[in-house]
Parts: sequence; C-alpha cells; structure tokens
Amino acid sequence: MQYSDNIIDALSIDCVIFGFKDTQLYVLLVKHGIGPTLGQWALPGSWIRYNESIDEAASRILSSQTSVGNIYLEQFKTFGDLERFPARRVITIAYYALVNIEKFELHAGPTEADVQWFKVWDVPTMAFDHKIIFESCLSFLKHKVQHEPIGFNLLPAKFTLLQLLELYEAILNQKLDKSNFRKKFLKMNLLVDTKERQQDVSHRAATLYSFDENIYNKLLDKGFIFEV
Amino acid sequence: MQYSDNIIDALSIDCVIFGFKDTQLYVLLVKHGIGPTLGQWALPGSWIRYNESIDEAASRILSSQTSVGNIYLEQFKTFGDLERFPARRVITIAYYALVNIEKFELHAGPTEADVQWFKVWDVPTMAFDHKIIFESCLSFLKHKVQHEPIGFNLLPAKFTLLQLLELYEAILNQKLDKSNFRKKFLKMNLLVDTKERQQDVSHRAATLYSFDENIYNKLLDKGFIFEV
DNA sequence: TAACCTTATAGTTAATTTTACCACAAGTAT
DNA sequence: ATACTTGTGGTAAAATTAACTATAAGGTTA
Repeated sequence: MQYSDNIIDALSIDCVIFGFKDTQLYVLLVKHGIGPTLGQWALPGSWIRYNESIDEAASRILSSQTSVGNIYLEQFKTFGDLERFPARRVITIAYYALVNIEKFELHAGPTEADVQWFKVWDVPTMAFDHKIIFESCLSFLKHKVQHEPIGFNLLPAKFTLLQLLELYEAILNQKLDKSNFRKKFLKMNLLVDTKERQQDVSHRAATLYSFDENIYNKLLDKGFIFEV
Repeated sequence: MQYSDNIIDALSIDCVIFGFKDTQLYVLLVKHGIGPTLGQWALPGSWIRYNESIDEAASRILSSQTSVGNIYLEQFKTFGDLERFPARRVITIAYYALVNIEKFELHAGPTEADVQWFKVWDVPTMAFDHKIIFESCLSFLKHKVQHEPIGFNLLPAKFTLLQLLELYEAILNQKLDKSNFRKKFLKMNLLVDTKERQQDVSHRAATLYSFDENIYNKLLDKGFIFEV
C-alpha cells in the first residue's frame, strides 16, 4: 500500500498536535496497529499523495484524528537523516497544530490501535525519530508563543486571563507574575472584553476575553510587535 | 539524468545564499544553462541523493558554488504546492546560508550559464516559485537576526561596530541610532575586542571586534537572551 | 449571618532599559 | 591651522519591567 502509485514514497508528513487543559500542555500520539512498529507510540502521520499539496496532506492527517475543522496548523521542519526510517529512505515534513482540547473529539484511524493525549513533560518512547521531532517542536513552540499570538488556539474561544497565564506557564515551564502578566496583555489592546463572566465558580467570577485575529492584523499594520 | 536511480526524484533542495558588502545585502542566483528554464535566474539547487542526508545535500550545493568551507547553513522551509514545478510533482526543501562575500569565490556549475550576486531589493524574475521562496526567506532572516547572533557570518572575522550597524540596517531595512546600537552590543559582552584597528581609512580608525561562538554559548547557559 | 476562603483586579514604587540627543576625540584632507 | 569625517563616551527624560501591596467580589462554612 505504501508503494502504491498515488503516494510519494520517499516523503511523509508527521503532525505534532498540541492541546491544553487544566494547566497542562498535552501532545496527541497514536499507537500503531500494523506493520513493524506495531504497538509503538508515534506522531500521527501519513504519506503525501500526488494530487495534494503538503499543507493539504497535513490537514488531512489532522482530520483523520478528529471531526472539528478550522484548526491552527503550520509547517515546522523537515527531517531527512539517512537512518531516521529503517526500511528505506524516507524524509518527513513535520507540522504542528494547536487545538482546543475540549472540542477535539478523538477517533483512531484504521491502522491505529489507540489514540491518546500525553502530558508533554511525560511522553512515552516513540517510533523512528519522532521523539526528536517532538522535543524540538516543543522548544520551537516555546519560542514561537513569545513572538506571535498563537497560544489562543489552545484555549476556548472565551477565556479568562488566568487561563491565559496558566497556558503560558505550561508552555514556558515557569511561573509568571499574575498582576504583571494581566497588565502586559491588557495594554496590548489585543483582547476583546466579551462583557461575560465565568459561570459556576466558587469564587469571584473573572471576565471572559476573546482574541480577534482582525484586531491583531490591524495592530500589525500600525507596526505593533507582539512580545511576551 | 534527473530520473537516475541515485536521486529522489520528487524532492529537491534550493539554497538562498545571502552575502553582505558595503551596506548592501545580496543574494546569489544562478542562470540555468540547460533544460526548459534555460536562461532563467534561479536559486542554486539540486536533487537529493539516496546516500546523503538533506543537510549534506544542502552543503553539497553550497560547495558547488564556491571553494570556501565552514559556512553558516540552516534549513528554512519546505515548499510543496502542486503547481510549483511544472514538469512533474517536486517538493523542495529550502535552506539559507550566510556568507562573507569577500571570501566567497564564485564559480558556475556545469549546468549553469552564469552566477551573480543581486541586491536583495532588486532581484530579477526567477524560475518556478523561487521568488516566493526568496522573499519569505528574506523576511525570515529579518526576524531571525533579531533573536539570534547569526549576522556575524555575513561579516569578515574582524569587523567594526559601524559595519555591524550597517549590516543590521541592511537586513532590517531601517535606520538605527549609532550610539545606542554600540552600547547595546557592547553591553552584551558578546564581542571580543581584538585590540586591532582599521587600516587605511581616511578618518579615525575604529576598533575591530570579533564574535566568539563559545562566549555566546557560555552566556546562553547563564540564561542570556540575544535581542536586538 | 458573619467570618473566611479563593481568585479578580487595581494600584505603587524602585529599578532597569530605551530613546533621543550632545560633546568631544582622533584621525585625514585642504 | 582649519575643516571634515567617523569613532566613542556620556546624559537625561521617557518608557518599561519587576516585585509587591491592597482591596474587591464573590462563594463557603461555622
């Protein structure tokens, strides 16, 4: 099947899918159900078809793990060492996705024995060079969220400033000052006050904010630089 | 030839080679001497062999344009749209290199009609999607030099602070304050005072500095973050 | 119902960094 | 000797950051 005519047999795509829930950053892994890597955990991946672009291929892989659309998905890096794939020469293009874990309905693909979220600081051993891909992608994400407002993709559409803080703490793996963090973000004028409040919490309800891509783009035009 | 057994026929490598001289940032282009793109300018590129990693392939392409070694070379991004290569489906991995233009001896490869440095703000039309690759690589570089001390690779081993300033002005395409720029860099303790001076200038000779990778790595360990 | 949690939110202040300058130094050219 | 050019060090106001403090706004509990 892998050698069929409609796929490029020297090239694959692998996706690092990040999720966030309750102060924890997660990554989605699949357990292979067939082939020589049977039983091993790995990044969701697939071959590239001749009639799809690499972005479309990555998108297809993402869809195969879930039913929700409109997800943040970007190319990360291409891995092409000689020994990375034992059977034959295969180069893989790694993508990464940021998803709202609550809305993400998992379902394993036909060749997968299992699908599961793992805390990023506690991942199992993985097939091929996937551990290396994952680790370097995580440190890439760490850098990226400080220079571009993409973290919001990991949160619900409406979120509190504490959730945002905890997201950054999870990704950067360090404590941040709550008060200063609030001020920094509010001052950017990037967040929209939804005028709504948290529901069903056993303490003072926090304001819910949302992130508006359009506002960000307008700020960009004015020379705004996002920095955390 | 392109279909021969020892190359992966769906994958190529293209290199964006940057150089700097006299306040100007340049990119190296080759003019194709054979094939359907004969006479067109393009990024130096080649096919990937089955017995070399993608980093090695990029390195080989760089060597084919020059005789100097030890050049800064990093992967940039992979381009895989369906229509990017007309003849058949080819995905290309773009690399970028930063070279000291003075030490870089040009020589055209066997299939090249010409090799030439072009000012980055004044490049000719290019074959395939190479213009897109180049433009996005340039804006990537703009971002990169502000967060990592890689600009030095474009300068001679010993350089003045004015050269460094002009380099940043060229890449960022904006004027910078000379005095403040000096202070910022000197305060980082990243530059080594070589105790030498400029020679043969018709004005006060400036101190020559050099960049030491080891010092940077030691600073990194201490939590130093490079920022321009 | 009053005291007591917990988290939200608004300051305050000192330290640090940035920005926009100015002044003088050290050479060459006329 | 004077003018000119670039190098280099400095200053002071403005802006930002970092470390805290204080109070508000709920729900929970004795």
